[in-house]
Amino acid sequence: MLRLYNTMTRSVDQFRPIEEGKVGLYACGLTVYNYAHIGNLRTYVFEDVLRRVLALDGYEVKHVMNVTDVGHLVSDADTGEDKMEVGSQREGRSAWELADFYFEAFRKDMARLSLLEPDIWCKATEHIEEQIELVRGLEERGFTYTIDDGVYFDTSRLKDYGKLARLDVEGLEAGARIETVPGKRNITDFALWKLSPGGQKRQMEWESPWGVGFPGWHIECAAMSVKYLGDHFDIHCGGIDHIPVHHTNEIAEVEALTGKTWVNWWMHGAWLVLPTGEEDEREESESVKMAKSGENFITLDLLIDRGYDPLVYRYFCLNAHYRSPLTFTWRALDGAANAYERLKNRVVELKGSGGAGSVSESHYAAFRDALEDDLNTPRALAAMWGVVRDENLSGADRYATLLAMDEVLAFGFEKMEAPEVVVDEEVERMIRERDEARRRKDYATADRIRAELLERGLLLEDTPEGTKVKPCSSR
RNA sequence: GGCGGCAUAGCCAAGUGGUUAAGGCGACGGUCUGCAAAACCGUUAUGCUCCGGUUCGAAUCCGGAUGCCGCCUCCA
Repeated sequence: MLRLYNTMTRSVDQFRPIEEGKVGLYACGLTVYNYAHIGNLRTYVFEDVLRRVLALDGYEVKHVMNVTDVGHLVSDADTGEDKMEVGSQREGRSAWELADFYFEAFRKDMARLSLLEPDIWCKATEHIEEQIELVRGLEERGFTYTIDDGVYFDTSRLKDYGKLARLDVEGLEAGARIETVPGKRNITDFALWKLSPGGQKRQMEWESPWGVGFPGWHIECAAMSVKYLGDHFDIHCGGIDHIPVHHTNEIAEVEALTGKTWVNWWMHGAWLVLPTGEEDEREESESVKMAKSGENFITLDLLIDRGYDPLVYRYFCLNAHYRSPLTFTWRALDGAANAYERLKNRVVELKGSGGAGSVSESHYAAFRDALEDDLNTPRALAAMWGVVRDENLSGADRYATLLAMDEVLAFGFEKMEAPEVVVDEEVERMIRERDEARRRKDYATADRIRAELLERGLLLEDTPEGTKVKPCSSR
């Protein structure tokens, strides 16, 4: 029985799909004006686990993810510049090129983290018509008003505005420090269609019934999710930051239009946080979130440059529950790297034990129970280690069980091989020499050769089957 | 100012009323080895920020204190 936390109800509830056996899943994608940082990626790892667990439970999942390639303003007070235009100026290429470049970079990161691609990618710029239609619908129903800089949604017309975030609208007003757009009727009102500033030609702008301009941020997710998943679907997820503004406004748009509940399940991933101050010298529990605008912008490429397998980062994420903030430190990542390395060694060893194995029911049940309990991946990993350690099971059975678990873990157990090392003639000769030295108990020579090879990045292991060569980790 | 969240071993992190507080990393001891490496075994929180309370029983519920974080600008 699958139980998932629902932000709307603030409780873990038994998951029930709208249509038997099927799940419509919408995940908020990236604004493609820069690389994804590992904090962004944590959320996509969570969504990947969600999707895989749904599949494990037999659901046919239709996974839709948007690509925000326009309309995302630097400030959400509906002032400021479009991030795409800013990025374009920064990098001296067109907004369209920028979007393509970072979208492809994102897909590459996803692949390296074993994230399944959505069934449907949808770009905001390719759905302008749908967005205009949605705004027209809202206009017809009297939920909009037009001011100098665009068409706005009148949030006061919606009785339950802010229900997802449980917003205290009055409280917002009291403490607001938002730069207000002149003419906005309520502090929570937001732009549906922004008009291009007078006389200024934007790279990305379109005709509309209200004039040349571009769509507001929230309208794209509303329009595209409705297009591909219908006006009532199962799960919508994203980062926790989307609760108060983005998802709140999407709900307002769609539910104002249809007059009924739009999404049954809202799920949100917690932050990856960074300790403040110098690592190892910081005060306890001080931390700060990773932000695209900050200096603490760590990409997957940086991890790879530092010698980490990208799947180490996947392991690192899985070791914490998706609703808990996760502290990123290089030290903690090293812990994950060591664990992952050891896991790989064991898997390769077990794979080589031969024979056809069968899945251990008890271990697998523990694993699955953990995942079905609101995607408790830390417990699932514990169950995985339980298999690795269980000497009562044959190697083949353990391997078979791990393979079954890999449907969700996606570490690629099946493809794991003992690391191949190119051994040239010289190295081969040195190894032979060392073996001879060992035979005549000339350990000084043997150790000298071993040290020399280590200098070249080759690690020797003496096993009952002879000397093996492995590449030694760069770290 | 308003709203919300968190505080578990050297580190990361599960557990949210009831036998001995998961798992991983690290460390230490051991088996194996000429020595290592890999692998395996063992040890590593009589206690869950602190102080009260409820209860037969609390890390888990309630109140308070302290510290930290997030949102209310952009953000996964």
